[in-house]
Amino acid sequence: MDLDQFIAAVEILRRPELRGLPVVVGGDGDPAKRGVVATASYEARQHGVHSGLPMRTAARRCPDAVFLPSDRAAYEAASDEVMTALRGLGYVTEVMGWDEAFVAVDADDPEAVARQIQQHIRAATELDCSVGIGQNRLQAKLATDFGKPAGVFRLTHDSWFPVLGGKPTGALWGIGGKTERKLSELGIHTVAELAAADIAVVAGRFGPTIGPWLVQTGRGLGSTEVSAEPYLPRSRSREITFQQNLADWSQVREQVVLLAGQVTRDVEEEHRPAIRVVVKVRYAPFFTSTHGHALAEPTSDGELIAAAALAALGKFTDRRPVRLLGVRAEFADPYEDR
DNA sequence: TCTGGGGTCCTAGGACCC
DNA sequence: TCTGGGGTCCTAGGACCC
Repeated sequence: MDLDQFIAAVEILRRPELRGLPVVVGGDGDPAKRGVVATASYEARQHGVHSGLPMRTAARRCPDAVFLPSDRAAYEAASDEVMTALRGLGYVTEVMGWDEAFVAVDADDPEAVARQIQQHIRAATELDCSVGIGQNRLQAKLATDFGKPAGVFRLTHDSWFPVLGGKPTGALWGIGGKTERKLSELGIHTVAELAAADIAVVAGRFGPTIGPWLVQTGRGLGSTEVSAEPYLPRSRSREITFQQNLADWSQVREQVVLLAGQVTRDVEEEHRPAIRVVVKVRYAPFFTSTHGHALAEPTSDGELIAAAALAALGKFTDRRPVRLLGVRAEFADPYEDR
């Protein structure tokens, strides 16, 4: 299940006069500032505006669009409503972020179940979604894209190659631009070519885990497991891109302490202690580097987390102007004892 | 077109140990 | 005189996703 233009749809719900207009949500809503598009409505997409596009560029491509600030709390609340409704249908449900979930259903007529899901979510929240049906997670996930907007699409082992065989490898879930380019260097351009590739050759280039996984993915094979287990995060982080680069290192230290304070509140919410703190610095030329500091013992104490963040920051020797700072707290692996 | 924020998982290299 | 092979842990970076 994948909600259609989720963030834009939530904004349109609370401002119905926006329906049918190009709407762009991102940053603090000011397209003159640093920031990127979180979601664009379908009308804005027709002008070439899409997620990840700099807001400035979006304004140039679609000057008549309505620009809105990103309102995390509103999207979290709307997402909770959707997922609660979805779980109410009684299927095993695994939530994947704000706007997606896997639902495990073994049915003779999966399209009927898909339509049931759509109607149920629409009745509960007024939001539209697409439902992809597959014989595993990979197929179902890719099928949602073919169902958009508000539709249903089914992929199977039999239709995998007719539908996807000729598409570039980057169309697959888990293969991005970098991997697509590396595969091209091996002479592998399409999904069908990836499926037929020599696993040893691909493993030689991508390693013993990712190599075989890539070929399996090209074949449309993957996990069928859907877990309703409550999710335990591995880390919590906060980061900020400054409107003006920070040139003064004492200001950098100040900001790291502030971020550490926010992260501490997030850690306390988890009721699990942090074991490590990592600081991220993106310098003005858009080069990013990270350094970490292990905590002496697991803790949720703000003073100790801030001190660890400063210790991690101390490992940076480059004093170029800073564009972004981030602080991340890591938890112990929740499944280590299993 | 000057490129957010919040995450996850895998890999490679160095330290260290036997 | 400088050297094997196996294993684990930690750290930083890379890639991807929503």
